[in-house]
Amino acid sequence: MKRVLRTLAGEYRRCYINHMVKPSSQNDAATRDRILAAAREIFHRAGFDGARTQDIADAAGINKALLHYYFRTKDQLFEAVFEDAFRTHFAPIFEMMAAPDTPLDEKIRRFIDTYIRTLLLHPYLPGFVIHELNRNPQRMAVMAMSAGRGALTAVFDQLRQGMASGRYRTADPRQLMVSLMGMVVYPFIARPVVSELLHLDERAFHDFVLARKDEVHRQCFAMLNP
Amino acid sequence: MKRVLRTLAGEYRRCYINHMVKPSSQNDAATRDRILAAAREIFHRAGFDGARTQDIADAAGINKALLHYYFRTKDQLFEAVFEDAFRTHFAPIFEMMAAPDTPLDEKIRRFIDTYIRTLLLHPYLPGFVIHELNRNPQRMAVMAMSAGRGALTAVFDQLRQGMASGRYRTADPRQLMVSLMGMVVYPFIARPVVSELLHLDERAFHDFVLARKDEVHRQCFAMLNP
DNA sequence: GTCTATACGGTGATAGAC
DNA sequence: GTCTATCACCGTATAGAC
Repeated sequence: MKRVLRTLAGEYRRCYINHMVKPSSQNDAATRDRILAAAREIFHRAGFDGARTQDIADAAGINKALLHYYFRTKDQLFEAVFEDAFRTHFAPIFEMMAAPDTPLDEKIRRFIDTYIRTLLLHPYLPGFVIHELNRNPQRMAVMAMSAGRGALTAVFDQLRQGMASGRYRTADPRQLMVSLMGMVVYPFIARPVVSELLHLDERAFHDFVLARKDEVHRQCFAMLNP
Repeated sequence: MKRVLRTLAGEYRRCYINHMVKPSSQNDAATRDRILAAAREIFHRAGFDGARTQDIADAAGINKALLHYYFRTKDQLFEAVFEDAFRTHFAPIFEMMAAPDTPLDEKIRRFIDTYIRTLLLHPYLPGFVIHELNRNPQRMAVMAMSAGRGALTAVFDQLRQGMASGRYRTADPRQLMVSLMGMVVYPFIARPVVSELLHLDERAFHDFVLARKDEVHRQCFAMLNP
């Protein structure tokens, strides 16, 4: 409880300054974030349809009424969770990929490393995003604009340059990029399949995915070899 | 309506023979299959939690009561749909991979081709299976036993042989297999992401994935090159 | 086998006291 | 801000007529 409160101190100060007037109670922003954290947990696991506001309230240690006090509807609470997830976890990766002066080798290494580290910390994240995007595909339009666009053009340019100079095999950059994303994300999305088929318990899965970082990098550059 | 009835003629006869006695009405098995087909459609799109039995009944052209007459509960109807999906679409692929005398090159080519053709016909299938397996991971245990086990050991043996003989680069066969599955399945699971990021409408996505068959095959064997 | 009508529980949301 | 109590609705499931 106290721990959560402390980690959210920065967020709390921001809200405090924004409101300026009437900090009435000493923990309004903190409870808001407690609710948000609980909602994240539940929504990630169960999806929008499977999540119950009662469960979220329980996990946050408050009741449904208070939940509706902070976020008017379940929809709005979900919206907050979804956008937060995208901005926090995916946008930074896209931004890194968009940097024009970082060499491609470095970008791919960082992409794999950051992505896998993120997904190890938030196992339900990719399945959640995927499922909700399928339920509401036009949501993706906004996300794509905000981040992905610059990343792709930058990487595609670097790939085409490398192909022109003969360093890389000539191929459709889109196909290469989709393969890379699939190789990184798939074990997390399809974790029950992978774990069961390969007999991996939690610990073994963790090690398997860590070992995967180097292996995917090798596989990826093997694909690029002329 | 009539068309659906005709395509299910084989299934109908099977059930007819099983019951043997009392074919009472002339379309009991047919309506059962109509319900099943409608349930498939709805469940695949919306998942268990998002699906409404009312919508399934509407799509099947009957009412909820009749639905409960054939399948006692929503759960049991779902169970039928899920197992059917697995057996129809995934089990054959696994069986093909388990054949001990087919050379690996051929297996991989068929794997990619069959998988992508299947997913083009049933776009919601992988997302559905993945989401439901995450909701209930122990379900995977049964599926793995029934099919996947033999396929994996066979392919892993062939990979290890190729590595020992120097034809393939030495690497963890599990990592290679997971990458292959990811490359094939990812664009379907994450279709909204891919479509939006690459500006693909329905037709363009179709072409992109078709072109992917050869490209993934090339990428895969590039990964295996010593 | 198929329908109409209804029971029943659960869920999101609101009212109002403190 | 936070709580208790309550509402209106919706979704699954059943009863019973034909």
